[in-house]
Amino acid sequence: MVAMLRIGELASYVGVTTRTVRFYHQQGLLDEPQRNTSGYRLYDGEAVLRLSRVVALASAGVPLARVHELLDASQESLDLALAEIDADLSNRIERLEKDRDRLRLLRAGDALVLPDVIVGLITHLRKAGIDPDVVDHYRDAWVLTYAVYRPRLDPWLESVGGTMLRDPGYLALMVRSFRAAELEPEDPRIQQLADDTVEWMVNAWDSDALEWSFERGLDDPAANSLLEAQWADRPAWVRVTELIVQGLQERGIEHPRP
Amino acid sequence: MVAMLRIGELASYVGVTTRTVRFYHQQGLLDEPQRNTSGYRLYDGEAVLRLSRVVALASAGVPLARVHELLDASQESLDLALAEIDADLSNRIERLEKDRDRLRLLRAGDALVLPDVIVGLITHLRKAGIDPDVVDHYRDAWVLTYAVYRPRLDPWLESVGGTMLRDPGYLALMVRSFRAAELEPEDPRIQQLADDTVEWMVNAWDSDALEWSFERGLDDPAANSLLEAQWADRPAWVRVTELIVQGLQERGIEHPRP
DNA sequence: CTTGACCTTGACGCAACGTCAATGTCGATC
DNA sequence: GATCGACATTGACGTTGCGTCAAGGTCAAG
Repeated sequence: MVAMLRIGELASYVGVTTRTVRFYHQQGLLDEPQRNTSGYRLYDGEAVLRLSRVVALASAGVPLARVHELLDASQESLDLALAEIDADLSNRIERLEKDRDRLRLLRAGDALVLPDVIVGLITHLRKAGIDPDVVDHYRDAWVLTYAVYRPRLDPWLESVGGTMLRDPGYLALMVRSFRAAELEPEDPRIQQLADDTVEWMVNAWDSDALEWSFERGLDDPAANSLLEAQWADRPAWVRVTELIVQGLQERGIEHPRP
Repeated sequence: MVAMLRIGELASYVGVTTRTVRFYHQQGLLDEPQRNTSGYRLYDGEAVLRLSRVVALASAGVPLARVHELLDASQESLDLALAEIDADLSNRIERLEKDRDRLRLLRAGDALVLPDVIVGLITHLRKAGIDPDVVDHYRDAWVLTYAVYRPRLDPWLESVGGTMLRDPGYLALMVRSFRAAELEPEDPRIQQLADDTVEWMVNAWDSDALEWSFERGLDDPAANSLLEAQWADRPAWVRVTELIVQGLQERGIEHPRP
């Protein structure tokens, strides 16, 4: 034979390491070629083609076992499989693009696990200057709640949550509630907040949407107790809740959630 | 505590397996949470957030060791690293798209390792109806030649190869040469082919481009012997080569390559 | 005749889990 | 209250696709 390639030349030409070539021999993906008198492997053009086919498939993420099948199978089944692999590559590209989006969210922080509506609310609270630690704590409570009650919360968030968050009155009340955390329970602003909250609730109560939300979404005792545990260590919040319940009862309403 | 997640709930919520979560504990990526009286792990919202951050990074291909560093490092270095990872993801997307292109080439067959010019020539031969096995053999010879002499061949192929392949006369001669493989050495068409080839060469000889090609490209003895080994088993080809060399000598030209 | 760059086989190492084994728990149903 | 199926526990070995020594042999060049 005239000019044959040694393993290092073959490997570097196709763009892999000699270890890879030997491994492919061991796996039966490449036939063992001739040897020269001192045992060196000597490759011809066919080997280059075979190897570059193997590498093309392997670098596309096809498991070597399947590469084996494919290259030794018929042309049609290869064509079929190639179409499939092509589709799989497109899938993986899409997934990588999603990963990229998620990483950009990771920079933003909260959005990894929470629905847009809640992220919007939390963002609003942050922008309003609420103590970041408090907002983080509130967010964690939502994360857990959402993890547990997602199926029940999703429809509610889609239909009602969005409209509540677009209601400036509701947002203002939320901000005032969070600020109240730093007040004394006896502060007159606590009473004012409670009164305004009751006002807002009574108005909102009329709408079918809010009715629905109390029936189907927030009326879940487990979800409520979970979120309430959040308030328990802030005396001013406990006081607000009491005053609200009291105010509602004075108007003949029984529901306990602000 | 109110509602806590067990490991299976946590895992399915974030979209991984319980094995993965336990593995992350073992690697120190996640703190071991509280246990209930029977030893079950119980997770809170913070754990959900931490895990989903780990998963976001890991699924983006960040090695777990780096995930560890990143999440326990400062916000700035995280931001920096995220930008880097983002860029890396874009790279990987590009590479996958290239893999996809290469797979589509794999269907076409030859184009994996050969330059466009040669692929064009081979395609032309196939279309002209030359015996597929012969063309395959010819292609293999080119693969090996190209693997060995690529640096010397590339400039030649770029400058001269293209124009030769756009010359219908050259292409026609190539096709006739290949068909000659099946003829007897004494067939008069052999003599005719040799004469026409000499004619074409003498004409082409005038151009600087072909001069250059003989000086720099095809005049390599190793490359020539390699390609010639190709012809040796076809008596008609051997005869054609003899006749061409003879014809050239009659015109006072010494070069031996058709 | 010595370098230094190749080649040989063999064996262990690595990430990131999957998978099995052997056992304990929990909530629901008979 | 016995049982059943779905969950949980730790531990250990298996998998994929090579990388990376180790302990040599080969070969062209200086």
